[in-house]
Amino acid sequence: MIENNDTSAQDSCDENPAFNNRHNHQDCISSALDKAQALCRTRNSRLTPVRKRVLELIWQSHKPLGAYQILSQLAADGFNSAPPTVYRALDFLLEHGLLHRIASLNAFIGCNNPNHNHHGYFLICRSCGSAQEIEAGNLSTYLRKNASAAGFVIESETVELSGLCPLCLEQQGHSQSDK
Amino acid sequence: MIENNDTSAQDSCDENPAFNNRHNHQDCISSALDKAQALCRTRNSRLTPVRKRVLELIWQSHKPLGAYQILSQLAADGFNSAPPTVYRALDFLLEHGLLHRIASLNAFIGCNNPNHNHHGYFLICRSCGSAQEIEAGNLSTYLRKNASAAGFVIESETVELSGLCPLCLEQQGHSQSDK
DNA sequence: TCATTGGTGTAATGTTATAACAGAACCGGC
DNA sequence: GCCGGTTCTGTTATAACATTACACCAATGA
Repeated sequence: MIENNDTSAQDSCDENPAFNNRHNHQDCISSALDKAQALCRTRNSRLTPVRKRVLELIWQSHKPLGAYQILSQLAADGFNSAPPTVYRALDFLLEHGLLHRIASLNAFIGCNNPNHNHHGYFLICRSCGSAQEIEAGNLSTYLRKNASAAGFVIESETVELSGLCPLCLEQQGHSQSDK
Repeated sequence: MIENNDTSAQDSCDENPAFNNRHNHQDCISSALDKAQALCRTRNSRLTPVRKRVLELIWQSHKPLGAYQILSQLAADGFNSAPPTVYRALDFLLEHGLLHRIASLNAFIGCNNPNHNHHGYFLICRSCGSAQEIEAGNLSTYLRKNASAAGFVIESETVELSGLCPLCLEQQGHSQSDK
């Protein structure tokens, strides 16, 4: 059985910023960029202008962004903007754990915890498009145990949960009572 | 193709057929088609030739199949083979629970339990490409509980676990000891 | 019988992602 | 400084996945 005795820590961005329209999003952005800078320094990797800009663009919101959306933003910024430019930057950021790819959306979202080598489990709102990475401490253990019963060894996990976020649920409630 | 004719030690479609190269795969195919026929009859839906053929093609193996792979097979069979033909058939089969889409592969796999309204959780072997749907009784409850802590209501779940299946693990062991 | 519905045919296009190769920028050793 | 390897970027083309829009046909049923 799975239990949840999870007490996730809180940093400048609160626990579920994507579903909190009162959080200071500038903090999310600057925190993400700071972490990226620091991480690249320690790894002797280069956070070049394109890469940095892609990371910024992705952190503009908590909605996963498609590669071609990023591309058109880059173009507007005067960057080169052929597909490989973006995909290379995305690959780099993915490799360093600064991003996650959301397979069910073909889109990318920032990760605010690139050091901690964790699994990306996501709540994705089908209404507003926001996505929130969640901690689910025992989930991986449970999945691995379950898989091993079939003799299977898990290497990577795609867990993407779609539905309605608290903000959209509230709005829905209002619009219903308005009727 | 994963099948053999030794009927001594096998049930028609055992628990994890995708990872068992001794199961009688003909049984998987005919069982899936029978269930589809029956289900369409009770729902007054039409399992037209294209739809039936697509379902057959998908059940040729336990490896998820891309839409364009299906397309080229249909073409070889003399069917019309423009993308909409396949995607319409796939949509129909998905709606009736006869298939699942694997988002992380952009591919489709048969579901051998279309009546039982269950979640599709998958083990996907990165080496041989086979995928096996698994039951994980508590998982959905756990995920929903976990999500509700963030005020989120889950509507659909994408759980795709990639790794190595028992058959490929065994092979890997051999090839290592061969060195 | 004729109107409605559901299914298919066809052409075009939209969206996401990669291949292949050339050239520029960076960096460590001399 | 400058050479040579490596990493990063520019560019063109194309692969892979999916949808739109509209025309037509076939089964159903008042």
